[in-house]
Amino acid sequence: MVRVLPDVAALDKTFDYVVPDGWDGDVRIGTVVRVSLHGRRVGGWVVADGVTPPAGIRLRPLAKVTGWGPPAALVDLAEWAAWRWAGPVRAVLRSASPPGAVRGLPPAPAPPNVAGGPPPNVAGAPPPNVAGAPAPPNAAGGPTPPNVAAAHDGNDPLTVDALARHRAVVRLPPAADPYPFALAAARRGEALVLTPSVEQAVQLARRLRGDGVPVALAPRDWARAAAGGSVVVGARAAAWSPVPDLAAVVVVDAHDEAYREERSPTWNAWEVAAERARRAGVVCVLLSPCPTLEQLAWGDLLAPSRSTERAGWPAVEIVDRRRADPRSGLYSDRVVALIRSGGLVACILNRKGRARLLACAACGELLRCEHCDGGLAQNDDGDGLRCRRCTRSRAAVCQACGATRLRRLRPGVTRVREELEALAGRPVAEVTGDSDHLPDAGVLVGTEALLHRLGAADAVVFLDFDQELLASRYRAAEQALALLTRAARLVGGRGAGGRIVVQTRVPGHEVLRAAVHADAGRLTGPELARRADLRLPPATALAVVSGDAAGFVAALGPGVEVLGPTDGRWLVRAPDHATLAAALAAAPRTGARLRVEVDPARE
DNA sequence: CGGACAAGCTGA
DNA sequence: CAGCTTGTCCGG
Repeated sequence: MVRVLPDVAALDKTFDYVVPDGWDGDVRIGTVVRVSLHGRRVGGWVVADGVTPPAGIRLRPLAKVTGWGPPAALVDLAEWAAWRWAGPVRAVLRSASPPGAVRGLPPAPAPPNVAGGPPPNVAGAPPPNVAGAPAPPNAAGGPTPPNVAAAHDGNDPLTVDALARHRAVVRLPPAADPYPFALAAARRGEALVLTPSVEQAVQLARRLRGDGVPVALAPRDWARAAAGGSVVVGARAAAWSPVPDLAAVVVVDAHDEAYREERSPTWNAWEVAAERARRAGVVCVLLSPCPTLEQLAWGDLLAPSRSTERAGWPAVEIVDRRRADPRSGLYSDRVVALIRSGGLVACILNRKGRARLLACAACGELLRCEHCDGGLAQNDDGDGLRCRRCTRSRAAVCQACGATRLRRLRPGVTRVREELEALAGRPVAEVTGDSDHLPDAGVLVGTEALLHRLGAADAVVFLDFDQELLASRYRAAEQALALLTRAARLVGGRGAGGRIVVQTRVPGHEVLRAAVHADAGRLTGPELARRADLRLPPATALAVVSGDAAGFVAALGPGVEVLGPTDGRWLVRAPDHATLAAALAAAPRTGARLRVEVDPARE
């Protein structure tokens, strides 16, 4: 008899079934099955076997074995994650299950470490072809760009040191190649290597295969991973990939927000992978130019030498705009000179459209919506105005004096492109998240999505960095530094000659000091103090609870603090995650709509 | 979730 | 009171 968790929304409950004769070999914990439940057939997972069902219930037999599912250890881990992030186990088990039915596993390849790798913890023969083939993780393949700092091989002291620990956080500068860590982990056996994006995983998998490592690319090669003998490489959900004999975990760019699952439960792949490594008793190495405070609290920080870290960052130039002539708008002399000088320049402004806020040029009144009083933005075609709150449109006329000449207080990317083109004297193209090809222009303007689209640039300009530095999200400072590291990837290390230019009215901000000095550690102390002072993570644990059923939080406590509701959202604060999870376990299990976001992305 | 069943509403 | 909607309950 087995216990089954049905894959049915709003039903976080298990039911017991009889395993029909002769099915025993195909049914184990994690197996994906179909069962009849209340007159219909639904999918689900076996979550326990050899169970004693409650008395007085006539058990039904399993209806069907769909195929392989997550191994028992991952079912257990899924239950932990569902508790830790206060969401349904079902959602986590979906992430841990193969994309389609897996009827059988392929034969396992020869163990990945037969290719002459050293035994664990011992620096042995140098691995083949490591230092010769570095590529940045975001390169679209092909030959090595010249602007990448020379990679250390898998026997670099930093790599050896990291792999010899239980929990290592390696502050790898932006231009450094993470590959040697992946290869060194692969030489230990079945390693799990996570990257923020699928493309990076594909790249890394290709390079590992080139070095003779058997690789399963998640989620496509789920069955191959489950068969064992392969290194598993993938993006966020690969944290749930089967790895039968886990030997090591490496998380590339562990600070990246892409590791956070957006749907509830909002698990984070680095934390899942780290817990997995802990349970398996193997090393977990987080790589990041800018580790988060949570990560620094979790593991041992290993930083390269000052000279190595400096070499892995480009020059970062701060343009102090505190005394700038307001008529110069977003364009300092420095930026104008740079865009005229040639080369590929990427200008970043995190504001879409033509203008996000307008004032009357005649009377100075802010343009507001007549219906809801919200601020008005200019439509992309330049004609009408649109309310940012209620999305109603109206003509571009001042509601106070009737004048039609308007001043743009917060120009957006579309308008900035026109202005930059006039200043640059050469074509300037706007790149948005949804334009599917990169325009062929020397100067590109876009939101930060441009940094994701572009492989390389000679310079990256942040036209208004203060909105990143001063954003109200509590992680704003870390996110701003992450933005600078992404820009650094495009322009390469110090030796490559590229640069980052940052326009700001807060030139002394720790984020900027950290980037200028190529030392993310300069942000850590002040930021940690700020978070502790405001009782924000990692000093506390937070969750945002919303939806029709969210009212239950009002009765929570003691031990947790409940704020709100504002806009139908409650903020729940606890001294630590165990307390938070225990409190949120009181959430109604079924029925009305409820969203629980532990470690909220915004706030 | 979605089916079953009960209680409530409506119109002839 | 049939026929339909709405609400509540429950699943092995």
